Amino acid sequence: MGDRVTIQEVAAAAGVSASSVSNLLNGRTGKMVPATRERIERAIADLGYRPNRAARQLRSGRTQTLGLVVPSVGNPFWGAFAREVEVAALALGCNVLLCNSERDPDRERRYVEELWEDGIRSIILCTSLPSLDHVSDVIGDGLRLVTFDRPAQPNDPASVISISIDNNVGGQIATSHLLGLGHEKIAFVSGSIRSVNRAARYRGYCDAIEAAGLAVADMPSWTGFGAEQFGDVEAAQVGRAAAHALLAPDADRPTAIVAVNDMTALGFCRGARDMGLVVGEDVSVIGFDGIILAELYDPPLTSVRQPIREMARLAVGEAVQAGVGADGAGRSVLLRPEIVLRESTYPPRSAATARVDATSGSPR
Amino acid sequence: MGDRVTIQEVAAAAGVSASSVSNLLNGRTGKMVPATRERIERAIADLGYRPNRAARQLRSGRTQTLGLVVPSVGNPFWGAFAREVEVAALALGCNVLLCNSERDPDRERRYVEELWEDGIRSIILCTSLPSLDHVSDVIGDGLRLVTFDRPAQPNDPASVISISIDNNVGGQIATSHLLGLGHEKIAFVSGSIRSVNRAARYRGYCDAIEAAGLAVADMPSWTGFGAEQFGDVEAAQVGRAAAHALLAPDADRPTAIVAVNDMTALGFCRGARDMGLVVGEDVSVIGFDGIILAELYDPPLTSVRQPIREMARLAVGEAVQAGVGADGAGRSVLLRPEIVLRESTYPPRSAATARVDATSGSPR
DNA sequence: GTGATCTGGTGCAACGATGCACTAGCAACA
DNA sequence: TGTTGCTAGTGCATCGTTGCACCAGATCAC
Repeated sequence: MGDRVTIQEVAAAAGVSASSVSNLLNGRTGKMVPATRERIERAIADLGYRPNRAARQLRSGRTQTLGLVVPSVGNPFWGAFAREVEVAALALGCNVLLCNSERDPDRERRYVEELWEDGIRSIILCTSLPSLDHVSDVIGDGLRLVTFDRPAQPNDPASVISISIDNNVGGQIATSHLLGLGHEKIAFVSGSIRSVNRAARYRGYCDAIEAAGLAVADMPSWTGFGAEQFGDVEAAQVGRAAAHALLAPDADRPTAIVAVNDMTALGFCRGARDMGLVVGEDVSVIGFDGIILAELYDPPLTSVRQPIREMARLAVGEAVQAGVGADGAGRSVLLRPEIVLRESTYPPRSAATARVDATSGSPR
Repeated sequence: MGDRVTIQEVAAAAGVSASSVSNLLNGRTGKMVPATRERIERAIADLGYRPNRAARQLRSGRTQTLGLVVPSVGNPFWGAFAREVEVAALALGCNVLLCNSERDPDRERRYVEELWEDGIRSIILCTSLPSLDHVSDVIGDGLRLVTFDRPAQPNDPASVISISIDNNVGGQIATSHLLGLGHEKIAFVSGSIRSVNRAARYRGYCDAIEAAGLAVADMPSWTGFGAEQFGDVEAAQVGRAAAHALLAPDADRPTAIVAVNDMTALGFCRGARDMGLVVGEDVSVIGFDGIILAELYDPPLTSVRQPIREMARLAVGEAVQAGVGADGAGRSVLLRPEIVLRESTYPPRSAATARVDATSGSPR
């Protein structure tokens, strides 16, 4: 194992030149007679040859490694996503180099540049920044960039491919669900809303509120962290702090809240508990993302689920496969989120309505 | 950015040969006059030179990348650990290549070999297998291996460094806590116990039970998944299934359980809820690991915490720094876990004892 | 003044794969 | 028989760094 087989040895064993082996390896088989091809393939198998990645990259400038920049694998949603990306990439013969940006634009830029300089030409960037200016240099140099969790924006470079759920629709679904249960005081709970996906979720919330003939201005709101940027690890703290403020005895209490993601929702639930309230009875909570923990929570959390596995496959596919479209124009893939009904959402106390069926989870 | 500066250009700018630049870069400054050194350093800075990793690796066979093999970043504990490892590695100028083994020995071996073949010479392997036979070939070739979550075993190769908490003590602490609250029917809940850390936790549990004058054989137990291997993703399912079995109306119900990790504990809590029981009142639950979700849960989960950040730093330090000890003998670093008291553990119902103070979390 | 020793640095051949430019060999055609 | 055209495959320079082996020049001892 220490001494690796080189392309030369394979060539010698097959009775051809190294060039031919290289040609086969790189799919230049146009003018290769089947017999030769078989001899080479046999030699590769017999000797257990594996190309040296460093040499390949040095010579060609290319690499089989895929860069993945997520906000933080410490967050269960991104952890789960990273895992699915790895599975998908492995199936295509790629390694994954994982980086945590902590949602810091500067770290995003540094990582993307560093990956580029290491010869990595495909990156899945999980960002929600409105602009891609901070990485446009590298895109201009030819980086194949797939953004995740962020639909294409008008000013995006043409080559960028975007994969995301339709967050606007997600926000509407969540809010309509609560409206349908009879809630009329629904707050939207989020940390900073400057990212496009959060803004879209919020817009969806507003749209649904207004479509129901209510006014967003009348809804209880909480802006304690409005001006700040928050890492995902702090999402739970944000939710908890929001609960403390919104559910205070002297506050204009909402009967239900839409949380920008599950971690924030879980934090809110914890905060509600701090205030002596019972989630699902005193206040309904709906999350976003559909992480496993939502299912485990007490009460199990209703959530707008993102199809993580499917999205990971799509992202990897776009990042790895050579650009097929000759136009080179960027594409935006918008998947539709779906609501998973559990037990954190019920009709408000005042409404004497029957309990809603949950699609999953067991009855109390 | 596209055209990178090479060592030749730096050499030309500094008026020296490429060899001298290389010498400086690689710390062979023994016989270099300060003035020369400064000229080179200035040229490097002026031109913004960054060594080409592929060329370096091709030539030297070395790389600055650190391999990290975890069971699954989908599990919040490993996600959090991976994140801390990345932070620590970055501080030392290393990249991290992350792999998920799903606790499959074969995948562990394949990943370790592949990383080795890619020129990676330092790997942090998070495994709990009793034997390292499956990777001993690569260790023999000179791999610097740091195992995590698994104390050194008698048959380990001498060069392996092990970092872990003292799981036996952890098991004892958890169990003693419950015994101290007055519980006398305490079950240990785990998936397959074949891994050394799980076995150690279980032994700690047994030790504490017996030290209290009770018999392990008298404790309720559950072996539904005894023969199977379980990935971390399924940990919660295991806990839930255990709850369904152990808390069945006709069962010899425990009044408290020690879960092998937090995800299993959370699953158990969910299962208890399925059975109509209230955790912290009808049954006490203590977890292991100290993930953030434990703090968020309702009720907040008492847990035996692992000092993740410190352990990650240690692991990276050992993996990256050249072996200092001339003896080359493996070392085992055992950290002491600490219990974090929250609200999932109370005296059993029968015992008319006062409630225990929680060290964190807010009162109900 | 000659050889030995030391200092500070350089020359150059690798590492393993790539892919362009080239050609040996052969058939077809005039 | 000479020329052309084509097929199947090869030669070789090259990517950017490394580090051993070597060397020019200065200093020293006798």
